[in-house]
Amino acid sequence: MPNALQALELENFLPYRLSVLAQLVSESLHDLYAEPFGLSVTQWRVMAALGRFAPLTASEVGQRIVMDKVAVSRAVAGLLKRGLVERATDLTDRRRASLRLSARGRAMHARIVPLALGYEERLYKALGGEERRAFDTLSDRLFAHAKGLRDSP
Amino acid sequence: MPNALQALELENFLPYRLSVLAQLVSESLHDLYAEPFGLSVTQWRVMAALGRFAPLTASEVGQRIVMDKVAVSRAVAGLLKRGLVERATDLTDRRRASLRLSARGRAMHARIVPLALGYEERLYKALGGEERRAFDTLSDRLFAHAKGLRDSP
DNA sequence: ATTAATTGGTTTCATATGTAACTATTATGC
DNA sequence: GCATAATAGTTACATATGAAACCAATTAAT
Repeated sequence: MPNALQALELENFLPYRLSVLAQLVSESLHDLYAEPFGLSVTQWRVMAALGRFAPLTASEVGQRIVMDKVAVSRAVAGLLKRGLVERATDLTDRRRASLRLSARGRAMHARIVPLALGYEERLYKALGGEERRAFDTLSDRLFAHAKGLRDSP
Repeated sequence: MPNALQALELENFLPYRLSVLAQLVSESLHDLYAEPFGLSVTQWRVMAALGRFAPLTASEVGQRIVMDKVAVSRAVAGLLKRGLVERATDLTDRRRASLRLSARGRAMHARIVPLALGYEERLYKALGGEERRAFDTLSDRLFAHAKGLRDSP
């Protein structure tokens, strides 16, 4: 039996829905720290990575937060200029440099983290405890599967 | 009792995870139609909207696919130049113009839809039937809730 | 050792996107 | 009816992003 007539209903199309949801959430969160702290999304992500995993090289940051090296480089340049991160060249391999938050950076980080977690908490209020776990599990599975699809065929 | 020490684990942080998942899925899908048909994501979305909801004005397109009018205008300009959509000025209100796919546009649309649905189907293979419905429901709830959070405080 | 290949990171260029200003047309207030 | 406001859509400018070229340092190959 041949395929039935296929119709694409954008509003029910999974890739589209994921995109719209992620964009809405990302913008809402950005609104919380953009104005008071003057950070872009990428800059904040770099700070979050450094705040959590002590010294990292730029490429390690990129791996952690799934961001290509050009984006990391630019975000770090901005953060260095504002004195929010510090860079120290690795003496054994002078191509790489380890990055960490400065005192100012740590102070800012400490103020943003509660905002971010608070927003996440409010967002999760849409779901019950059981549902949160379910959503997390399912979205993880989707992610892993999507990665598999991209790498193989 | 005061808050426990808060730590932000980016890799478990819902807004971040949504963003990474949506980006991966969106890029994977784009890879399917970008090269053969030379469409951007926004152009394809406009075509999908027009393919489904016969004649629409530019702002109606924008409402359907959650895209601001500038983005719609630019996508439509590109599609008009390639003869994939047709525009007709509304005679009763000459500010607006209704848009529809041209014959070429419909042909292209008909070739892309199965690619898109096929990808969605492969992606959904990560989940069982029950789980798909659960994920759809939960993500809908998240979306509605996120919209509420943004509109009020 | 000397050349070639790799890696970490930055810069350049071309394109995409968002905000605000602008044009044209229609609707509203008085 | 005329000034004002509102709406549909485009254009302009400034910023963001991605791909590729590039530089510097290290590693591998002969």
